[in-house]
Amino acid sequence: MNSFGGRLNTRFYFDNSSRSLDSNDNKNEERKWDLFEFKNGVESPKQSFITPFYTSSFTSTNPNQFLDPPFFSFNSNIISSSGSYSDFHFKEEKANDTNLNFQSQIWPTSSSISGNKKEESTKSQALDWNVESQQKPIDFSIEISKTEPKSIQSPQSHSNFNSIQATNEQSRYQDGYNWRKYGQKLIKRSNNPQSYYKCTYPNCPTKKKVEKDLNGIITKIIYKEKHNHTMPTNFQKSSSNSFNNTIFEHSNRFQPYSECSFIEHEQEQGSLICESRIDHENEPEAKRWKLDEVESEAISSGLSKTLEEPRLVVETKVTLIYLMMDTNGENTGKK
DNA sequence: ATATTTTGACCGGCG
DNA sequence: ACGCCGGTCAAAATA
Repeated sequence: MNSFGGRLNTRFYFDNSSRSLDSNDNKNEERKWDLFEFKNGVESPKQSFITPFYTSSFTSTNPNQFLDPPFFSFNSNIISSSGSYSDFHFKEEKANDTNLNFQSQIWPTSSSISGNKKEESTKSQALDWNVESQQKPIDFSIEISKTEPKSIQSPQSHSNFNSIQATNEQSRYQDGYNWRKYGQKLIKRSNNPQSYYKCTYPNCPTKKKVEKDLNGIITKIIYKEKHNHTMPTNFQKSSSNSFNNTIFEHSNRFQPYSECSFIEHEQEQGSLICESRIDHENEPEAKRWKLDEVESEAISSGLSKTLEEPRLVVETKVTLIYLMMDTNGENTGKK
């Protein structure tokens, strides 16, 4: 099994529509959405992210706050006290017609994804963050699988059962919150299906859109509005060791490769800010949600703070960048 | 029985 | 006024 042949190709947007922006200002236009884009890199090698992300240098016992807006909260169980991956799950379960398993599992490059999706996903489920994988970069691939999460356990992942089980238990929370799908549309612009989710918490206005490409790979996630509640308790429990703290703890430990194709902001108190470039094709859609939310607050208080506190932006974005993997053989993350 | 997903219909903004 | 398109609704299906 080619264990490290893929690249993540997902964009994460945060609806920053509350910002006062001049639509004629390109820079501002871009900033309407906080975008984190994971590219397969096939079509846009510029956006392939090369990161020296190594198990030994990343520590988190927080499995779920990673992608919570503004810190996404994939189910990521990273344990590095021993310098090895215990598990690292990106899972978005039961989204749409398939289970979107955000797992750091093996995923072929997009060129090889076509074909029997189920078979490929089954293969990919055999990921094992075992000793052999320790010296390889994490592959932040996304698996789209029709297989039930409970069947994900692979014989090889003997050392990861706990985290897998934990992941399953938390499958409903994905990014820490509960979502209910309320619609799906085929978006003409991109010809991709787009799913619409609402936070299931009573009166919570938060929504998110998840767009997938033809291979079922999530290409974009847009959050709208902010949660008016805290993260579900049982989720918080497992996330007690705040990933935010992790971010601050570890973001300075890594240096992105020079190949980093993000827009690097020159200022920000000497810190590196990497932003992925925003395709113009995405702007109309972003605009649309923005227009709906002129009066709304940003997607989360965290994000609002982010906007007001450049340092936070720096730390967050830089850290996320480390999680964007280029799995080219020659770029194994070694500096 | 309940919660969630699916999916066609509907609505409203925009050109 | 019309059609297109994205977003939402809601009944049915499914888990």
